[in-house]
Amino acid sequence: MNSSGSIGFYSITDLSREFAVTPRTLRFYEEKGLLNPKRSGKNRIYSAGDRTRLRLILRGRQLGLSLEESAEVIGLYAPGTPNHEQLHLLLQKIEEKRQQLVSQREALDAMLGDLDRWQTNFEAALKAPIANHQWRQKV
Amino acid sequence: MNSSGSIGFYSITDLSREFAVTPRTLRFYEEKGLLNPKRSGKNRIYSAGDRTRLRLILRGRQLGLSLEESAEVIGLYAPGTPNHEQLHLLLQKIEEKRQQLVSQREALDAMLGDLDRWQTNFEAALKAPIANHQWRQKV
DNA sequence: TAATAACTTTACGTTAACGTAAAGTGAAAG
DNA sequence: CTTTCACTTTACGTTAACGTAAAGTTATTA
Repeated sequence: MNSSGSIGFYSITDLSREFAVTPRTLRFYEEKGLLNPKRSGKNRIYSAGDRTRLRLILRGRQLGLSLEESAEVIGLYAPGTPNHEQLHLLLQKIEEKRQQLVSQREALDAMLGDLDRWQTNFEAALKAPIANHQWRQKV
Repeated sequence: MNSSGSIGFYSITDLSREFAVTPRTLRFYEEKGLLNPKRSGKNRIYSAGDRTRLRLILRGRQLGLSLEESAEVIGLYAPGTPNHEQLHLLLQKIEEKRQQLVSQREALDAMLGDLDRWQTNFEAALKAPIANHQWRQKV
């Protein structure tokens, strides 16, 4: 269902609501060549294909792809006749991002490690104040 | 070992080399209050503590923290007397980022899923051209 | 002494991904 | 007819995290 009534087609606000982005974002993506909806007069009419493309763009965004990267990758889905170079490119991008995730998880683990060490030291310090005091007594 | 000879202290290029960032980056972090090295005349002298802070900043960066977020979190390690609010903040940030990682991995999986489906369809289409041709023959 | 080298400060430039304001159009509803 | 909506185009603004150039200061080295 959409505001225009005809199924399989969407207005700019239809899509912006469904995907929780602003109309400006959709126009921007179009400006960058990532989308090109048909027109009804001046108004944009998005097809199911446009909608799919948008989904992919946003998926890329979620992954940390730049719009330019998404543009490359999405070329794959669009023409209906994908080629091997594009497939290779996509696989490459995916692997790249996979590595980034791994790297980020390592950073996260490292921080958690730091935190653990710091925390145990802190707790140890809290648990042994009297002992410290005693040792310092004769000094 | 460092270029200044004295151990435990580092010049700006020492650190920039060790962590593979530009001197500009270190000055920028200082400008933003994330570092404050001592001076020898006009020249910056980084201590082991500064070095640790830098490591943490870069770790945050790797995680996708903004410098402002890192600044908050790092306040924790610095004063030597961490408090509970800060600890809570850090744990919160960590959890936030962990969720981001999960979300990104999901996006990655989704793309891989798309790819798989697309690929099998494509291969199926390649394997059955004759059948298609036959079906279309009488049309 | 002169030439590097390694710094410094000041300050304007850059990029991505939109935000936001201004001014206008076309259709439908009251 | 006029108000209201939903939409349009044009265009300047914003933020983060530095890049980069300019011009100057010290310390070492030839």
